[in-house]
Amino acid sequence: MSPELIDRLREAGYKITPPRLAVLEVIQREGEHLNPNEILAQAQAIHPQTGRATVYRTLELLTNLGIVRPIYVGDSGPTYIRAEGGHHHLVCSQCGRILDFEQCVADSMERELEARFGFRIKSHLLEFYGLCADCCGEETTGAS
Amino acid sequence: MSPELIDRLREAGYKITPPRLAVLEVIQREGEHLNPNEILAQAQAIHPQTGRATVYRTLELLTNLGIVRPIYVGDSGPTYIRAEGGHHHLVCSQCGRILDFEQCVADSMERELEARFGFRIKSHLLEFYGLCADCCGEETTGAS
DNA sequence: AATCAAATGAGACGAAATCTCATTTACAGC
DNA sequence: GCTGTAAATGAGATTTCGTCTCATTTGATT
Repeated sequence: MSPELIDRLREAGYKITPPRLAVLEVIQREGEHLNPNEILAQAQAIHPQTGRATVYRTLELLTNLGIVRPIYVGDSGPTYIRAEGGHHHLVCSQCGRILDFEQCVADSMERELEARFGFRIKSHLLEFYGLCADCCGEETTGAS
Repeated sequence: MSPELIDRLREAGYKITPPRLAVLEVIQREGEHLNPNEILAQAQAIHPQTGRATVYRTLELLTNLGIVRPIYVGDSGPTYIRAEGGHHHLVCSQCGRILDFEQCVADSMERELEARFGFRIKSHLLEFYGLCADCCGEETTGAS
């Protein structure tokens, strides 16, 4: 468990508790796209008496600190990803398929927006919506 | 109420019913960023006996037809926007403020991704996350 | 007008997130 | 190492949101 993140909590005035360590451990180990229930389950594997409310509270806390960020893709509720860096998805609005890709043109925009709006930008999300190759054919199939 | 959208429904084989007209009216009039509850309330102002289930069903239907699209920004559940075109947000992860901006570099990427993945892209969402000018100062203010 | 499948709405239902509050605990100060 | 205290926790109640069911209604075609 990286002491770096623990320090960020401590320096922000938060106490270092077993449930918080468990959630941090899960986030750091599993990384991406876990939903609150999965995080709860895995945190309980580390610290069994961890409660649901605490997981939600911790995720909110980590979000405010800019360590994680909720993301909604498709219709599958929120999942949590590390707050830094970019995430790029190609989403089929018919079958729900999601492709990730790396290439991104957003970086050049970041500096521009930072200058224009005074933001300090930490991450971005770029999603394209449309029909995937498979769904292109049956486009306007109509009512069932 | 634009007959154009009504025709799209009819041509897809759907019946033209009062609740559907009410939802379409609300979407078209209010435009952006309404959540299902708000849509329900406003649809009931037009057609009082409109039920919640029907609103959800209609939104799903309109989503499949590519007329609207759900969007999740911040932690405030889904809202619906018109499906066409791009949406660009600058989100402060501390205070939740959302700025919209128009300028976008995504268009050039669209063709590239269409070629690479065989998608037919209809819209995109570009969100930058960070701290707004006001929140930059108090960045790591810490626990309450 | 008659027909029939699609569409509807009321309420049951389920899941997910929030709230409450008594108890526990991390940590600063001694 | 102990103690005091406010922060943090967890269990469960509660709310909120969305889905499902099914009997009834209704739009569109003939």
